[in-house]
Amino acid sequence: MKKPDRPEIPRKTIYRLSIYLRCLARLKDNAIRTVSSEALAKVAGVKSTQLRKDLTYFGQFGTRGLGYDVEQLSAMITNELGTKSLQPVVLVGVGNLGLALLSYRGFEKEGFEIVAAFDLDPKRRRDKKITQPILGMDQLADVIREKNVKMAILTVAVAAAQEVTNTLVTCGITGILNFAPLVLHVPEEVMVNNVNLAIELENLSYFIQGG
Amino acid sequence: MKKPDRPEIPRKTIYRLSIYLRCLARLKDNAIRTVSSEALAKVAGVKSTQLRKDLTYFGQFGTRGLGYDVEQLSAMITNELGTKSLQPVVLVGVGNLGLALLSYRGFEKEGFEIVAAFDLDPKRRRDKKITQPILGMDQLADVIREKNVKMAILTVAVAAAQEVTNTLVTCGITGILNFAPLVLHVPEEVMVNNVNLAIELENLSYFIQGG
DNA sequence: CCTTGTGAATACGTTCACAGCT
DNA sequence: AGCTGTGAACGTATTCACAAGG
Repeated sequence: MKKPDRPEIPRKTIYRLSIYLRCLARLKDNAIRTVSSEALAKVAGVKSTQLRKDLTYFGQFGTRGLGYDVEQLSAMITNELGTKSLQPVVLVGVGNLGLALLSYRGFEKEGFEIVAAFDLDPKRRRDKKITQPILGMDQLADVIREKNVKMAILTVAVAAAQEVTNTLVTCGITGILNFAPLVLHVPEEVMVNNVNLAIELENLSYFIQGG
Repeated sequence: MKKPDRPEIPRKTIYRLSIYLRCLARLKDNAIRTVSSEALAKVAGVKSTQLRKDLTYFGQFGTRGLGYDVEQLSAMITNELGTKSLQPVVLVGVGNLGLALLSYRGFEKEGFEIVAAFDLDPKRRRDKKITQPILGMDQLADVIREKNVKMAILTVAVAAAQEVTNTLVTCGITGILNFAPLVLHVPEEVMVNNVNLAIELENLSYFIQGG
């Protein structure tokens, strides 16, 4: 099920598109209607040629001698990223980090809704009020099917991560945002994005002390 | 202040070293003493040639026909990453995410200690018990100097992020783990690692629905 | 025979240089 | 004149193919 007509867009380009989108949103807030690749690239932290190259994967959107229409470019990227409609997500593993993400307001704003959280012990005492229901793992399959969920946030302990992942895949999840510090093994059609906080720190630490 | 003698190790290699280290730790737990590049690469989710190439940047550690000594390789990587000694870190911005990270036990295990947290309103009511002190921004400079802190975790709101960053840089911080969804502008000698949760989800979303 | 270590080949991503609009 | 759009050049990272060692 590959997209044949388009010349295979690099992962990194897609990633940067998300960044551009956020920069454009801030320009809009400041009532700026037009922006040059030079200016936008500056705030996005990339070179202007890179920005332009990134955009050419999707067509031509600028006016030579003038720049880009903020509103229009913003709409194009939103459309390409497919974040127009609210997308349902489940979260599995309601520990410290899971709880924090459940109360994190940053997701909805970007078009994602955590429709439910799951935990081995859903009744466990948690000292924080959240709006989403915390359900037992036995209800996972039903919710995923009913709400047509495709993505999951995984915040369980390392020991449980691979097993839970297998369950998620069986239930039809095809995208996993994994916070557990291990490499998940999944079928080819499933995509995993890892966020490993300890590694990020370790990485910083290496480079700042004269690697 | 560049390292001259070594042939410039790729960023991605350093990143993978952290992954190998975690895989080796699990092998050690299972009392496995020797591992082939093939086997280790498998659990680390990379190709065996890549693993071997990564290691050659640091020397020769394997025995042909046999593989690598788990303990020895583990020690080598730990040594290279410089995570032998406990490193002090400060956290700025004690909101939902900040609180969660303060109670996250994963850092210490990897050699990092959050020595203090800072917030504009340190006395604000927080429904969670944590062990680290929450201090006002006015004490930031003192703590950083006293404890010789070089790294900071930034979990403040977007609106405050750049200003807080400037302060951190002034205080001598040279490594920032940034959770605020914007591109921070810092002097060249300061390194920023970004963790943007909304972007990770957006990215997944793009690729799973037949990008 | 098995597995490492590595130069060479390849693939990929970025930057340059400049042609082409407005 | 100013800024976009893009093929070509460059640099970097990955993979191959195989020589070398236990």
